[in-house]
Amino acid sequence: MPEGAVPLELLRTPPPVERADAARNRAAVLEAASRLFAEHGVESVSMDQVAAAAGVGKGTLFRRFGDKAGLGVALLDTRERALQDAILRGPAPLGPGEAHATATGGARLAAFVTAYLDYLLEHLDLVRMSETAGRGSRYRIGAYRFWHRHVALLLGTGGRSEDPEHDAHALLAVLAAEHVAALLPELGEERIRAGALRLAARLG
Amino acid sequence: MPEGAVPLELLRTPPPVERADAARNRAAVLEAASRLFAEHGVESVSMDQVAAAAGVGKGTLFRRFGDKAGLGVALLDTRERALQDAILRGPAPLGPGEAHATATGGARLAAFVTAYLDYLLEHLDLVRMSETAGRGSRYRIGAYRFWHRHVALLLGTGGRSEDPEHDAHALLAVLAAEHVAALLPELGEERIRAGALRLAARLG
DNA sequence: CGCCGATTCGGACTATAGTCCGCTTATGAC
DNA sequence: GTCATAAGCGGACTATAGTCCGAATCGGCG
Repeated sequence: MPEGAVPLELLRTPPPVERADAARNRAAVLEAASRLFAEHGVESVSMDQVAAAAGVGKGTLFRRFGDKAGLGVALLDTRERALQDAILRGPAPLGPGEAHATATGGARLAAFVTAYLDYLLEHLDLVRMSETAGRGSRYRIGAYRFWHRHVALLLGTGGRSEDPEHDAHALLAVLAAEHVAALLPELGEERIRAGALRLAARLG
Repeated sequence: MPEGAVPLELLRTPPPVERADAARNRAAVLEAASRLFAEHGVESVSMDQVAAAAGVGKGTLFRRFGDKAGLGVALLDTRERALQDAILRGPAPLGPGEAHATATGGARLAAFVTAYLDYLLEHLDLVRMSETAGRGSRYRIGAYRFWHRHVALLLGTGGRSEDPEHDAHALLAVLAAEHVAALLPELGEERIRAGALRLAARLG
């Protein structure tokens, strides 16, 4: 399309910033959800309750966060980004570290499993909510793709895995919130941690 | 409680057999559900539709099968029992085989993974439905306990696993319907099968 | 055959996730 | 300050899983 044909009003760049009322509501929702979840448990708080407590309508809530899983992701956002950042840019063994002192793939993988389980066990209900709302939502959210790529890369450079893509999925399956939540009362935290680390060692 | 103290009417053994109308409705529901699921896909058939097609009320449907997962389990019952039977009493390597010609634990584990994936891929949507309805339903249904016990036993006799209970859960995590369904479009059936078999070999 | 209690039936009811669309309001232009 | 427009709002609406309880039915017994 020649530029001259574009109507003038379409050239005015739309404001890329969130409108002030939208920002206020966003913050109100996150704060209300955080409080209600902490107070009554993630499971027993409905989206209606969150909307009411935040003083917004249901429509606003859902347009903003998509669904319950999206609200969970938004609440986890800060913590999750911190972990991703530590992996991408932090010190070894979790991150790549200095160029002259990089950790081995095995050590990085073990560090990832440990750090991820720290994160998961600290926010188990919330992660579970964000992973189990809707068919296959766990595998679609961006975070899963990030963890998968990271693990597959580590498994690939190690060279022992015949199919790093698959084996990364297999390791992550053991770290699924639903899986860990089910095993927790039966095995306890320590056996889960030890088991996941052994699996990582065998795969890497 | 002394037997003499039991009121007479409590001694009359209640009819342990299903009433004729109940049996008729049970069959009608299973047949209607089977047909509707095959025709429109498990996902897009509601319990209302099943009840209507079977000519029974919703109450009947839910009292009989508990929830949607229970209906799925009932539909899978025959096929699932056949697999369990082959494992408990069938020929080697899937079953224990003759006393003089038993398969090794590793061979039995591989045979289980293959047979289970045959079963799973043949009924993926139905198994998925029975595993994903409600929190942790996968880990509570009897079948999961059966597979877990079997795998843990095989891993335990092999002697290489440090925690057969945990490692059995780990192997089964890779065989979860949700997991396989998510990986299928990405990796395809063959890589999933090969990956699961490699994992079994590494754990056993 | 006709009675009676236990069992089963079935649809109205609740709870909750998620959608839709007419109304309101913030914001940038003049 | 006023205006136009697009973004945002919010509550009524739908769809669906699952519950409840009065009504209907079955089947053994006299």
